Amino acid sequence: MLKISKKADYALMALQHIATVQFGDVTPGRVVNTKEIAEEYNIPLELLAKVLQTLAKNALIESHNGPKGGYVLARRAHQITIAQILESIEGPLGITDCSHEKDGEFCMQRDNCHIRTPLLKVQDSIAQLLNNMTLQDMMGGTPLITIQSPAAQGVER
Amino acid sequence: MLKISKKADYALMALQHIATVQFGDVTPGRVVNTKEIAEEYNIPLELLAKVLQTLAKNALIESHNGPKGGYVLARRAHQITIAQILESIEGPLGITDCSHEKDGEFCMQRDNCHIRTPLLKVQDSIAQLLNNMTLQDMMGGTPLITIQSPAAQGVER
DNA sequence: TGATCGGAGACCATTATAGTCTCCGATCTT
DNA sequence: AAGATCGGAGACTATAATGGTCTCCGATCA
Repeated sequence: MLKISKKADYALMALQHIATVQFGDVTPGRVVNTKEIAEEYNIPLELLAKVLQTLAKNALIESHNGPKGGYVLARRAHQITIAQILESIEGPLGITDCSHEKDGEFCMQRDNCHIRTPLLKVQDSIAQLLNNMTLQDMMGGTPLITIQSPAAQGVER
Repeated sequence: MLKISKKADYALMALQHIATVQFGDVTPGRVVNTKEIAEEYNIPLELLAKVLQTLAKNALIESHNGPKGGYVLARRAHQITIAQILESIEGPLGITDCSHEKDGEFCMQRDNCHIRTPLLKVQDSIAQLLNNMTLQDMMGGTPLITIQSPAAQGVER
């Protein structure tokens, strides 16, 4: 349960790779192309291409066309959160269908639903978790993760 | 992203309902049948039936056959965690495909994967979150039954 | 000018989800 | 004992999401 998609997985791998190349000691500032990443991690080339295109559209990376082209991080690694990456690929975080109901939409259980509020607390905690972890944390060091459970905060009714 | 299924949603609603009926002030100890829950929350009857059967198989609730039959919590509400409920319906928590790889299974990216460890950290944090929240924390605030117990008003711990 | 890059969209197979239908066995009431 | 009411179980289906492929285009650089 609560699995992230392969595409999101690939996005994380690719960004980790780009970040490491770009801010590592070996070839700092180097542009990374899709093929390099696909081969390095055994990711289907064309699928990865779409993932990277999406990330570029969401301004997490910058693309450079032509030979010697490829991708570069749009920001520094510590300014790119895991939440941003995942949301770029999979859309906004939403534990339940009713998490981001717009006006007009409507849930059959809404009037009488007693689990919405506690579930939104859970969702907020996960969001906090993913927002507090950045690409930088995935480059080498152990990520610092601190969360507070909704139960500990008290569930309002 | 990270959405739980409708079935898991229904499971939470149903258990919240059963818990509230069973430990509330109005009809404590009452057995609740599938139809009652389905009608109360507009859940397709037969789908809910399957969900409750699964919960019974996982020993979260006890079933009683025959007329006046139905379901009762197998344990007290504070001993049933959200994690247990969700895992009963959706299987074990697993952010990535490689979260519970058995020997013999194998991931194309494994040898060279730098995101596995940090992602497992995220997963552990979510697990901790879901394990620390119980059905008890989701009780209270129903239009049918008002809980007056101190435990329902503020969450201890 | 042509090889190399990303951009974009159609396309497809497989799987998961959500929901339905039918029949069975247990049990309670009468 | 009979019949109504409950859960148990499995087959079945429609729809959507996922994972992946294919093709063509435009930009760019040597």
